[in-house]
Order: sequence, then structure tokens, then C-alpha cells
Amino acid sequence: MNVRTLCLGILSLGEASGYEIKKDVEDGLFSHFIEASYGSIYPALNQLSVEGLVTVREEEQTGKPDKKVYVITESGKNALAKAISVLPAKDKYKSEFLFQMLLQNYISPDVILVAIQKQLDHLNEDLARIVECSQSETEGTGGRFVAEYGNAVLTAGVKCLEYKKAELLQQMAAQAAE
Amino acid sequence: MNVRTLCLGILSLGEASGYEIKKDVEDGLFSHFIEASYGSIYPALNQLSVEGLVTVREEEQTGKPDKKVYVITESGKNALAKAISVLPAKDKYKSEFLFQMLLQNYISPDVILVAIQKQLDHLNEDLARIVECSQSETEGTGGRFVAEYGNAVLTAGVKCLEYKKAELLQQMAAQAAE
DNA sequence: TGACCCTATATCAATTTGATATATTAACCG
DNA sequence: CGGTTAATATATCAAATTGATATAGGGTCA
Repeated sequence: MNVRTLCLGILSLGEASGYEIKKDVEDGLFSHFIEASYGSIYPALNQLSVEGLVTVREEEQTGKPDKKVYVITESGKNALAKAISVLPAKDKYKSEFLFQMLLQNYISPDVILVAIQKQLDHLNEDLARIVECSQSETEGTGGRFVAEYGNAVLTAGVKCLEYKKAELLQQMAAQAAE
Repeated sequence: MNVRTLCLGILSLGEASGYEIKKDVEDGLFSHFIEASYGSIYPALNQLSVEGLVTVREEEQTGKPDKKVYVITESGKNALAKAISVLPAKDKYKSEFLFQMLLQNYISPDVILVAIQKQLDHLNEDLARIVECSQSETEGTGGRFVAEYGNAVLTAGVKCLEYKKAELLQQMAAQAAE
């Protein structure tokens, strides 16, 4: 799936500017399972516009720069429906954190501890964002689905890491006592 | 973190060819949190070789094409230790599956069910691979860490999806009974 | 007034993907 | 025996994407 389909999907939930789409994938409901940068979003919107799958409207704002608001068209909705009716590609998960943990004999316990804590912070931030987004309750069944899935997975990660962190702290204390 | 550091990390666990590195990130201990393609691995190995961080040795094989075996050097180990002692970037997770589920009002229940089943299959395959890799028990503490973390997260995903699947089957049965 | 941050769009070099090409050997089938 | 398919192995490349940077208007706070 490319960024064009991603943009269509987000626009199917309501009109938005490129900047707002970026915000959605950064802080919104999408944030924990979607990644996209300005460098892919803006060209995608231009292309969609040329293809007639979205329309653009320039909007003046008071106190903020002008923005271009994109709206999905009927033909865009059809393209979206077609694109998401195929079996999705396998999830992609990249974790530098786990890479570090696998090679933890190359780094000091202090660094490991800081990395674990940072990972915990990330997971908890994502959890908080999911709770917040599901309270504002915009997307019905689909929104509930991804919120519950994300919650389950992130909570399991937190629980595992809390345990690992406690284990490491014990080991460090034992080492220091020697 | 780039593919060069990834290759150094894998080579720190033992010598390997480009093909074997690709296998590691596809089927091995690394598979559930690392992604890399031939198009990035081979150039990375060449560059590492030029920089003196690895050495190459061509090896003839019986019954198989020749291969180039890469070995990490001392200077390579130093570069690796330095590269993984920085705070790792946030995990990246991309899920077309969740994107589909979020927009499930655009697709039929049949398609949703197939997608959920496929996702379950993927998760169970990853789980089986982790169990298999941790039985062969090569990587000590680091290996145990990533195996347990992966196990926790994937198991939570399976549990959630099994529930969601049962829920959907019930709804479909109720709909059919009308 | 200056420093800094938020909104907003755009661009681009560098990286990475995903697909394809090439070659060797084994294995299976009719 | 010839043909197909699959695994091993390296390499390449167009297309997509990232991550950083540029540009610009406006707000805030000291």
C-alpha cells in the first residue's frame, strides 16, 4: 500500500490539508500503525488531485498561513474501496530498541536501562494517545477495533518491559553490592 | 539506524554471506523486528568492506554456488558498539491490516474475516519462529530478552484477534439468520 | 527586539524497497 | 533423457520513501 491510498483513507474520514494528514499519522488514531512524511504526503495529494480522486480548495485562515483542503471524490472512494479490498501485506515492524537489546553485551547496563525506560515512555505515550482518541469516539467499529488491538499489544509490551527493568535493576544492585 | 549497522550487528554473532544475512532477517531471530532487502544488504556489505569494518573471503561450495563470507573486524566491532550505544529511534510499525480494519465500512465482512485470519496466521508463524529460535538458544541474555518481548506482544495480538474473529462470526451468523 | 515555537507547503539528496536478471546445482516428473 | 521447479547466491535499478532543510506568516514570552 502506498501513501496515495493512505491519504485517500484518511480523507474518507473527513476533509483535511496535507499538514493535518501528517498530524493524524503523527498524533492521531493512525499514529501507532502508520508512518508517512511530508515528502511523500504532498506529492501524493498532488497526484490524487491530478487523477481526480480528490478536489482541492484553498482556504484563508486568520492567524495562520493559508491551507489547501483536500476532499475525496466519489471516484476516490471507489479507488479506496478497491485498494483496501485486497489481502493486506504483512505488518512491518522495525525496532532499533530490540536490536540493541539483542546485542546488549556490547553496551553498558546503564545504557540498557535508559533504553528500556525510553521504550516504556514511548509505549505509554502511544497507549495514552489511543485512550484519548477512543474517548473522542469518531470512527465506530473500525476505530474500536484498532484501539483495542493497539491497547492489547502495547499493554503486553509494557508489562514485559516493566518486568525486564525490575530484573535488570536487581542485577545491577547485586553487582554493586559485591 | 541504517543497514550497515544492521549487517555489523548480525556479523558480530558470526560470519555470514549476504544471502545468509537476508535469511536471518527473514526467518531468524531478527525476523520479527527487522526488515532489509538484498538491494540494501549487498551495497552495505561492499561499503563496510571498503571501510575495513569487515573482511571478505570467497568460499567454494559443493552443490551450491560460491559465496562471499563476511567477517567483522575489530574496527567493525568498535563501530558497532558506538552505533548501538546511542538512544535508539522509536519503533516503526506499519500495518496495512489495521488500516483496513479502521476503514472496515468500505469492505465486506467476508473480506474482513479473511484478513483477520491471515493476520492470525502471520502472528502464529512469528510466534512459532521465536519458539524455534529460542530453543536453539544461541544468543544468551539478549536473545532471551527479544524472544520474551516478541512472545508477549504477539500472544496479546493473537488473543485480541481470536476474540474479534469470534465476535465477527457471531454477527455474520445473526445477519444470515434474519 | 529577538528567540522560539506552531502552522503550512514544498523540495531534495540519500536511503530503501521490491522486482528482476543471472548463474549453479538439486530434485522431481513423465 | 529433457523439462520444470526450487534453493542457493550475487547483483542491479526504477520507484517510493525518509529525514532534513528551506521558506514564510503569525503568536508568545521575556
